[in-house]
Amino acid sequence: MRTNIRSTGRDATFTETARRSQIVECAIETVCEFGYAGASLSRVAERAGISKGVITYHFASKAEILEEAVAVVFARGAEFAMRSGAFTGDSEPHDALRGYLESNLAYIAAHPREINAVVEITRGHRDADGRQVFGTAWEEREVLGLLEEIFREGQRLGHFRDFSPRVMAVAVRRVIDGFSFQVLAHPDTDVAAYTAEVVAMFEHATRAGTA
Amino acid sequence: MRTNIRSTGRDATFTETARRSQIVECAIETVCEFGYAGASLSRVAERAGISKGVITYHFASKAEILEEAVAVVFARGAEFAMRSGAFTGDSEPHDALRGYLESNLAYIAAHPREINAVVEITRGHRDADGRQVFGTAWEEREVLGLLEEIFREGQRLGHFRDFSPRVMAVAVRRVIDGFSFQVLAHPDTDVAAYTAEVVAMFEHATRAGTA
Amino acid sequence: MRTNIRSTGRDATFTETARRSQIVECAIETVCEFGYAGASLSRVAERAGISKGVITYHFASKAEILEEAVAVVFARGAEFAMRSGAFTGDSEPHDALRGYLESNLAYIAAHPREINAVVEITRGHRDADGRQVFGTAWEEREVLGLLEEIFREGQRLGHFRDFSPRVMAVAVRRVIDGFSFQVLAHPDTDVAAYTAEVVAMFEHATRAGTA
Amino acid sequence: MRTNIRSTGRDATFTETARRSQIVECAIETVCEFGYAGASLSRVAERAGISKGVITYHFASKAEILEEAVAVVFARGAEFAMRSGAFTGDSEPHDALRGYLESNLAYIAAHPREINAVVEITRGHRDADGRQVFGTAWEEREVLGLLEEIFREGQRLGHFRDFSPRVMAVAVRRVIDGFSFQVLAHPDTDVAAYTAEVVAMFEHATRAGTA
DNA sequence: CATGAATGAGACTTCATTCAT
DNA sequence: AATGAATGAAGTCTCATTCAT
Repeated sequence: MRTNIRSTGRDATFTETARRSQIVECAIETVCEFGYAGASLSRVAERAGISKGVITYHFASKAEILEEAVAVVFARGAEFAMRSGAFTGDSEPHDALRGYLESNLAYIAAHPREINAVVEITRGHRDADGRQVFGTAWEEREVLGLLEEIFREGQRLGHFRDFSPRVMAVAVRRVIDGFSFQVLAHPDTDVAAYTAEVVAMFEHATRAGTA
Repeated sequence: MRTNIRSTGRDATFTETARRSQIVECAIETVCEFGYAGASLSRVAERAGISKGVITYHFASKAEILEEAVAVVFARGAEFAMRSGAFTGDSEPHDALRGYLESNLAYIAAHPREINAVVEITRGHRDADGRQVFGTAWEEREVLGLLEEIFREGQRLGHFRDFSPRVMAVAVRRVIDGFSFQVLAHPDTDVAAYTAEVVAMFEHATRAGTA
Repeated sequence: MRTNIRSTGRDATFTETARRSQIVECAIETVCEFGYAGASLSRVAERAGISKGVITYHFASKAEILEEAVAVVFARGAEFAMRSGAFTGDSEPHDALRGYLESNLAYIAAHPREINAVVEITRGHRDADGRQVFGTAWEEREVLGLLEEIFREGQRLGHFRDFSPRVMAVAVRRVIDGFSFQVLAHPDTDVAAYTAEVVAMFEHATRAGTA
Repeated sequence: MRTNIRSTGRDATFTETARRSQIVECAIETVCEFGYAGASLSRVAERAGISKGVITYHFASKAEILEEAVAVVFARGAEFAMRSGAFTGDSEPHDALRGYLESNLAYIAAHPREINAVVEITRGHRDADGRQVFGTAWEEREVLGLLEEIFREGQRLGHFRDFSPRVMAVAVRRVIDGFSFQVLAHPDTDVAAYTAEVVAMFEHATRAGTA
């Protein structure tokens, strides 16, 4: 995804890209440390060791930074999932669910601060009218769809019991999203054990033939 | 619980109690509408139809209002659970879990705005040093303990399979906390059906003897 | 000096007098502790253990309290000087100066907090236009006159050398006023020794026949 | 003395230096006119013809402005004393004392408003805990030391009589500090005459061989 | 006589944004 | 490409004063 700057039509230069990236990373760190409400551009600039002017030169607004941060982290998570081979596309549904959980939790364990920041941003960020930018509609569109698809396929094949794919998808996402708090609060968390617990929980919760 | 005002030792008057209550309610509404970061005292005062000065007359700080809001909603939720007879104390663990889920979800369905506000506050509120006031330590102490106790008892009796009570407790809380978003985003949600889904999910997730 | 309250024409009752007195004393203490700028009516009320309303019931304004505080402390100091027999009216000038210094310093040593408060008030208190209420004109009228009189008499008798009575009077007052800082900062100050030093200083400074 | 801005390590620019200087000067004027308690940032900004935001852009806090004002005036006074050749280092003590008095009073006569402001600030300024920032300890360290040194040397040489250097030093400072009031209240004061009076006073007060 | 309640002005400070260089 | 400078709105909070009870 090439980013055009300030609608001049030209492509971003190397410096431009590097600066934007640096600012986004510092914004992520700042949100993680001070929370959404405490993440001012001053603090971001201070962390980056640059002046506030640099930020507003490269970004039209604070919102643009936060929204890019969310996009960047999502892209990284997706790439991580891809590389980890979690999704081969035609996986058996139980495997797909396990893969989804494992790759998500593994990514969070490796990058808890950026996930925490994204959770803060998606919860806290609002437009001028006070409406959440990353609200329920956004989550249903961007996040829950894939999970629901897995569940529906599993039910079609009879591997999963009959439950609401939407409700189960929401539950999975809530549990995954909360993992960053766990890792940040308890850095010595046994990730493998925690992951096994979560996988077992949802396998029991979804498996057919036991009702 | 009598509230003494401003360490004068004097008991709160009727007006005092009513005003504090009104302000807390308006703060809850404002947080729900504008989020933690957008809930300024100006907006709270505006909603209450009073001047900003009234707020600072009755509360020493904004933090005091938010913390009282959390306490008030928790107290209401606990009273609701008590009245609904969800906990008879010696319930069979499966029943205790179901009761916990049902009373929590029922309360949220009836009061989604205040629960949403509390979730916002507990996530967003920080002290002067930037540390979360209602952080992980608070949650483990105030919220997760009861659930873990239920799970441990169920495991001791052999009704629950062998899983981490902590991980399961966290999962339950995340799912419950997220329900306010669902109700607010989709006011026509079939609460009974949603509750049944969640209960079934955790019954399958916890039940012994099927692995 | 009887004080009529709120121009009702009637005399102050016992309660009235006691309350005013209590408030003035608390105001003095508060000014001493927090300085002129930090002495709010809230803090005065808090120290007195009463509500702010009581204060504004008994005094028309904050200024009235401060001005009464100054008057009260001056009256006490004058009474102290009288009782200590410092001024017999027809004292020899050197004795009069010594008596003035000794009684002033003795009073300050015994009541450093109220003197400190008065110094704060006379320095800091201004009317609505920003003009000092206890400015230079006030000081010349209320404070310096007596000293100048002593000096002029001493010069007439030839006991004092020829110097400016005004300049010497100002010097004496500055040194006296500053003594409260000394006593408060070093409570173990040897008052007798300090007083002897000051008396000697001004005796040398004023004495005739040695130039 | 280069001033680094906001710990970015960057040196102050010309504009920065000029603005800080302008703001400090306006603060001094405002304190002189309205007193410590009446010197709000609004009034400082108004006098400077700038917005309040400019002030907080260049200074981290109001305290920083006031403390810089004190430092600036002290530095100017010291430079003035140096240039006036008051201190040749090896002066005879009587000359040193006279030089100290003359240079101080001359500076005050030339800049009574800034001295008055500094006296206001040193008396009134307190930290968050209510403690004086420029309290007795500060004065003993920064101000009285030099005078005491002169007195001790004079006593060692037998030029001064036996008195407490500390008490005499305090007296000298009080008299000097009070001169700004005199000049402001009576702009037509004959400075040379007043200075001669003060010099004579302390020469008589300190001279040996007449007790 | 007392006071709880309310108010509105104004305090200091933080902030996102704009702009000239 | 960068940034120092400036702004004005809005933030929380303190304060002296007024008023009904």
